Amino acid sequence: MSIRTRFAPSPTGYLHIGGVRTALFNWLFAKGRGGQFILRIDDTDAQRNVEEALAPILHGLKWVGLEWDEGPEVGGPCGPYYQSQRLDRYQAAVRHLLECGAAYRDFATPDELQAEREAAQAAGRPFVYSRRWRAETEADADRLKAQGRQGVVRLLMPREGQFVLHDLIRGEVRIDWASEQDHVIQRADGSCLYHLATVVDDHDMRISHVIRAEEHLSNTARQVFMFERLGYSLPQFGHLPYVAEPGSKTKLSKRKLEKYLKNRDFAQLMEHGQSIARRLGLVVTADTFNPVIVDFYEQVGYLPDALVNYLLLLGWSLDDKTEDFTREEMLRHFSLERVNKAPASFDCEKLLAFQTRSMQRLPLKQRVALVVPFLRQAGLVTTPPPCETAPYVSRILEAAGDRVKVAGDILDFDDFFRPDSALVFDEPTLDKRLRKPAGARALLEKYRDALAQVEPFEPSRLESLTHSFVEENGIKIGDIVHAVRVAITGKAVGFGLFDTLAILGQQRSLARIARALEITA
RNA sequence: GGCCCCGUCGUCUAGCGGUCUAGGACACCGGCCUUUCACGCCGGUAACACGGGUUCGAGUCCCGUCGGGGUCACCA
Repeated sequence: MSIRTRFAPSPTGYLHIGGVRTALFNWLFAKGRGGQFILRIDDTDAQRNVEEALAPILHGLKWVGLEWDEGPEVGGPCGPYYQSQRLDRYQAAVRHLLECGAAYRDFATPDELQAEREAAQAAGRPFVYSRRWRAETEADADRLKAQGRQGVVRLLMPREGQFVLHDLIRGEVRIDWASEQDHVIQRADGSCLYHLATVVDDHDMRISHVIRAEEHLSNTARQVFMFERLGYSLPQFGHLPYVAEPGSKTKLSKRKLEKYLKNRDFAQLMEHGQSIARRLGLVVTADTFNPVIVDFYEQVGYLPDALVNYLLLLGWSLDDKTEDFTREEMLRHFSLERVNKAPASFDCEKLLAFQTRSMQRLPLKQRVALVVPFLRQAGLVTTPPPCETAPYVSRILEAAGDRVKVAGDILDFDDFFRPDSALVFDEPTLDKRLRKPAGARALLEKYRDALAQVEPFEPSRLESLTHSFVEENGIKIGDIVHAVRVAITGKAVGFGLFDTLAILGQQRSLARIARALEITA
């Protein structure tokens, strides 16, 4: 029998980082074993704009390269893949459950239920529904309906005994049937609830392995109960530990951004992202720009492979040393047996380390292609880019080395893309390197004159020129280098000065020095 | 609170009874390199939650305690 896994998000409008990891593990497990990965939409809640709320999720999955074999957009033999379109299947299942005595019609009102709950709590015992408004016969039902009551369908859960779940990740888990309430599976209006829908769909879609987050572990009893009473064969279950908050073991949540910002690394990540977003002119809100959401990383310029590699190691490992995996290697090595049981907290510093490495490994040409859209978005390069853009950016990227960790970091080197006359100077640095030190300006003038003679204008020539300049004038190299840097880039830090000069070229370098001298005069 | 799950450096983890005076990675600290920054190189600090067993021998098995988390909806 073929291995089939699924990822079943509900259309919430964003793709959670923990969700991607769940999807990744499902995808790896199925695709690494010649199986299928199915995407199903849990929209039993039937909200209005499913398509709109779904788009970011589909987009995010595609961005990280988790393509689905069956599901929205691609279809498949077990469709439809939207739960909102499968109501007839659920209703048939409810009928079956009712007929075989595994479910019953219940006419309790929410208030009555609440009263029972409170009474139980007051008495200090766990709440167990009395089944007082259960209709055992049609006559019962008619009588209760005549009182104006609305009927729902509940599962008739066993109140004794237990079952053993052979969880692929957690091993044997014993669960008392009675630990589950008589869960509602169908509302008075005929609509069905998630747990019923999942069971029916997992069966209809021939899901062989249900790999999902740990929070579903305690729901498994009622689902197993339905599988059995519906006469379906049971899939295998594997419950993943969830992705936890930075520096804690609590489940990572999109809504706790404020709290996470107190974590130094997380705050740094956010600040890094925001500074890029600002220069990109993006309108950011906590809803769209949040490191808990996958979209954040795309906007800032992370490589999807780096994110995936990091996420893979969050709860899974191959051995005691291997950290870098290509997609093929992941597929070959991934196994549920090596998934950890304890939650793993999200560490953005480590993610950045993976990102930095991925970026360095990326061929220069691809790095250029990655970075140009950011320059365009920031208005530093016209659309479409002139044909000399690629070689120019390529030289900058080469000289920048790993200073460009995420694509958006290219914006740190905006000075290369601004006209000489529009260069913005960092005032404190101007003071420190040009205005304050005695003779700094005169030295710079002298250096400029020497620069005007250099031919060809290349890093090695510039370097030897500088060294002899330093010697002739009896100064230290730092005395001239910093002044030149701020003059031609406007900044205190940047990459190698000779590379910078060469990239800018003789004319522009001289023009910038002239302007800096003018400004500081 | 009931039920369930989990517990090795700050973080991610290796460890499936002896080779563990516990290994790797990220972070951190110190040094080197150096025209700044980044990188790189060298070195360092740092963990088996606790208590009982079992065993010749326990990070590894069992029990308890403590701690952390999840879940208890006509949400998914």
